[in-house]
Amino acid sequence: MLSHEKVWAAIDALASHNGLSPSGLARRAGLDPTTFNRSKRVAGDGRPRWPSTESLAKILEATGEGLKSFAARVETPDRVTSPALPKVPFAGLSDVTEQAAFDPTGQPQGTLWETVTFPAADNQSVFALQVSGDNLLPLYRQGDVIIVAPSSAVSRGDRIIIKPSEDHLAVYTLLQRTPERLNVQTIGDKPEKIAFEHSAIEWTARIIWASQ
DNA sequence: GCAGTTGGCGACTTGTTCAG
DNA sequence: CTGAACAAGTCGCCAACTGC
Repeated sequence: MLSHEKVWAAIDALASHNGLSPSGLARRAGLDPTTFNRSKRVAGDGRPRWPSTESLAKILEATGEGLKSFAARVETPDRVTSPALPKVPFAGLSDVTEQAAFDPTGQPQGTLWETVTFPAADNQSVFALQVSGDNLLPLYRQGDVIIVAPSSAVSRGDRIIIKPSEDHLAVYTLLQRTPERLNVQTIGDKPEKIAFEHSAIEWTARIIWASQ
């Protein structure tokens, strides 16, 4: 799993790699210089505070860092004794849409999968998909990488992938879950509401992370 | 003087709850 | 189901401090 300490350590490592302090990195990304201050990484009552995905996206864009290399930093690869990073299956979204790339439970199978390191693989089964084309705009752009967890519970508002029994998989936003069906909305310029009977769904998976 | 950091505070967004 | 009220969380602004 991603941990609070690992994510903040990766931000520190990214700043250091670019010859910046955390505050300098925030400034370069157009954020407030105090955004990544150590004093703001833990709330007053001791609860860990996390950077938003928007902030992470901005510093990745500002530094030209990709998701794969940032994910590698999460495990502080500079450490000599660092253990081997967990790897997750990686493929193009269009490839897995058109080919038989999953088993009936939504786990990757077949030969088209490569691997990338991603720390969230510590305790759960996940895979990575690279977006191609612009049919998922404005949410996801070409080249974005999404991390998907087939075993993760889904709830209202989640971005999810649905593999219908009789159709190709696709990305949706979950609107409502009832005992009979999943009500979802397509992603794109003209969102449409669709209902899937549970019996017509082979598997679902939740998008837990995206590099944008 | 400048850059970096800390801590307080408020604005803003998002999620949750609940009444109608 | 909808909308209002509330809670939670993140970020930006600010003043003060430290080190070079």
